[in-house]
Amino acid sequence: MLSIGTLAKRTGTKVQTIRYYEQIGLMPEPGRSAGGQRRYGALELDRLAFIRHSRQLGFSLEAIRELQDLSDSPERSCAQVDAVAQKQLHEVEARIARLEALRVELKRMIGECRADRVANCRILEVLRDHEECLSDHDRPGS
Amino acid sequence: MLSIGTLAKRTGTKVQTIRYYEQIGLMPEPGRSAGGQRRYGALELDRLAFIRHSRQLGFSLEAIRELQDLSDSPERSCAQVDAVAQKQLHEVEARIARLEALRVELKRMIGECRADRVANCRILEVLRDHEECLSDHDRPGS
DNA sequence: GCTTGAAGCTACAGTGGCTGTAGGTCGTAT
DNA sequence: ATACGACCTACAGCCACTGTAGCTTCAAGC
Repeated sequence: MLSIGTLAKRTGTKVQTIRYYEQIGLMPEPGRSAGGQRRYGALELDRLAFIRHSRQLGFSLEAIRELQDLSDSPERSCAQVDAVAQKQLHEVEARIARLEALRVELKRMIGECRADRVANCRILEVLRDHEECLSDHDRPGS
Repeated sequence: MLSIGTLAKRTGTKVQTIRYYEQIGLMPEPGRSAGGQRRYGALELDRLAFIRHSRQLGFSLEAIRELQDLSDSPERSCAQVDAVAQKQLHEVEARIARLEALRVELKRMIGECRADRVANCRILEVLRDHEECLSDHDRPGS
């Protein structure tokens, strides 16, 4: 029987994060000690490892919930699992493409600035005027 | 004199977002009409355009605040502007590298699965067991 | 058995960058 | 004069945690 702290160490998760997963129903409610502290077994360890690993691969908690559900019905076709993973792959690829465009634009902007005063800094000029941009980057983030 | 809605349309920003920027002190408090509605001029339009464009390039609101402050003292050296932009570039490059690793791992995982039942789906197996991974991806997100 | 200090508990607030909603007021065209 | 869209404030919600305050429990050492 593992305490929450031991489980945390074994999986590289913070204690609060485990409690959070329980709160949102991603981890099951574990047994408790006489004094009311959580006690975990191997099943929970595996489950948490699955969650953490999926998170490391960028899956959302919603996607992980879906993967867990699928994992619980072993006779089903794994086409749906494939679909979830494919979707994740596409999202990752889209983010890479967007960041790549940003990288190019940032590099160009930085490379162009030969000024020494803020007054005629190319970087600030580019930021002020979108027209100076080649790409039409749309949304921030990712 | 522009209404907030017009300003929003001109800059491709949502009305709430403009009010949010004002709330956190990124946009100045504008003048008001007799009835208390916000009225904007060209200065504010430029300022908002600067913010939006910087956001499109992935700068955080904190970084944008810094760039604005720097922009307000035109006699200073632009080395600091350069540093902010460089930092952003490095962050973008780091995110790309990480996502690239994820992409490879996801692709491998998906490519390996030849099963038709969930029971022996390679994707789920990989998610269950980190040892199956080549890379040691660490943190999620980005 | 007793003490002590680490680790656990609940409940709640905060992060970033918005977005959405409720319930009311203002501006302007007809 | 009226209708209706746009505006107002205030607040809750999103994701995936993370941190804090103020307690209680556990386990090791004496």
